[in-house]
Amino acid sequence: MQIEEAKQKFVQAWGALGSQWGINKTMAQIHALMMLSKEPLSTEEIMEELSISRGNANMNIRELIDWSLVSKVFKQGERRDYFVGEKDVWKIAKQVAKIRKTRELDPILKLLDEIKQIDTDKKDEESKHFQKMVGDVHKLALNVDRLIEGIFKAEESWFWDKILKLFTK
Amino acid sequence: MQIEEAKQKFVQAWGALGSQWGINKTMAQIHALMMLSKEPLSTEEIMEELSISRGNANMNIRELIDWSLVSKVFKQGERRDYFVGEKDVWKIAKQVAKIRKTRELDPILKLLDEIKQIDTDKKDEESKHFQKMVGDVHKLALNVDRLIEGIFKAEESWFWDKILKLFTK
DNA sequence: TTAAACTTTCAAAAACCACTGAAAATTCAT
DNA sequence: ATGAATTTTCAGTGGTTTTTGAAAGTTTAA
Repeated sequence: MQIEEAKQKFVQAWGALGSQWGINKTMAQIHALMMLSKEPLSTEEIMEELSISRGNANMNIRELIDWSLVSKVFKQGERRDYFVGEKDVWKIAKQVAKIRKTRELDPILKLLDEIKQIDTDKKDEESKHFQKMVGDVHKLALNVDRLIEGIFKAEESWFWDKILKLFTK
Repeated sequence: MQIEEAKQKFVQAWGALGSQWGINKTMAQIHALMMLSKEPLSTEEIMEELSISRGNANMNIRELIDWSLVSKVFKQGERRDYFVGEKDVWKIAKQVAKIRKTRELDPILKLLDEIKQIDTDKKDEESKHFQKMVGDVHKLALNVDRLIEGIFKAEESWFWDKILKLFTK
């Protein structure tokens, strides 16, 4: 396998992974390209490499900027915009976790909290079971929330070191 | 808020959560209904509660059975099939993690391994950078893999206890 | 064996989502 | 100011996924 082929595979794989994780395929592919390129890339180059339209490239680059995974850079004497992607894989993972937590986990936690308030004095079987299930889900969601919060603050090597030891000890 | 309203909200929320996580909305909603019901449910009851067609109900119930989140039960003297959903939230989470790991993480790990073999002797900057990025992603993916494997074996309270202590100590 | 009860299948329709491409808006150099 | 270069927008198109509903298939009781 040659390097160009390997790059293609990486970009494809990143796109597939992205779409399984709620990230637009093209957005993930653009990000993959940028991870692999030390040099900033222009919209033209991205359109070219992925064979996509200008509109598509533009929209997804902006979305990546919104996610703070890509930033604009200005090239000396050049008029067009160039972009660089975040290359620290740990930072990328944390950033994705942060955004998805805000968009998905936080609202669920809020809702579960609300639902728990309801109907708390009912003593019939149905209500008790409902309370138990909501409570169980809420507990798990809270723990996941704390885990993610912990990850945000953690340094990568420390975190994996501790986790691995947890399971071997 | 009355209990019926609360149930509706829970089912809706579960559906939304599911679709953000690559699980069909209806499939997630059916599972939510089953978590909340102590009694087994029939296809008819599910169609009714969610206002969906028979075909849709049938397909998604079977998918849930494939995921081992729901099982068929036979009701004494009843002809039609009834179904019960897994209610242990930790087991549910582990089961979803297991299936998604097999479908998504494992193939990615395999591919990254393959890609790493390529082009290893090249000494130019581009190749070196490519090798580094692929290696970094691979390392993270391996660690996530080990974490998930650890979770499979862990008992819930033990796991969260250890994790929480990790971050507070 | 028959027929009613029930389940499964699947082609077509509907709903959903991403992409294109060209026009409008913006930026920059002269 | 003017126009060339570049970016942004968005209505329309096209592709994918989900859902429907009715027909085919299966099971059970009599």
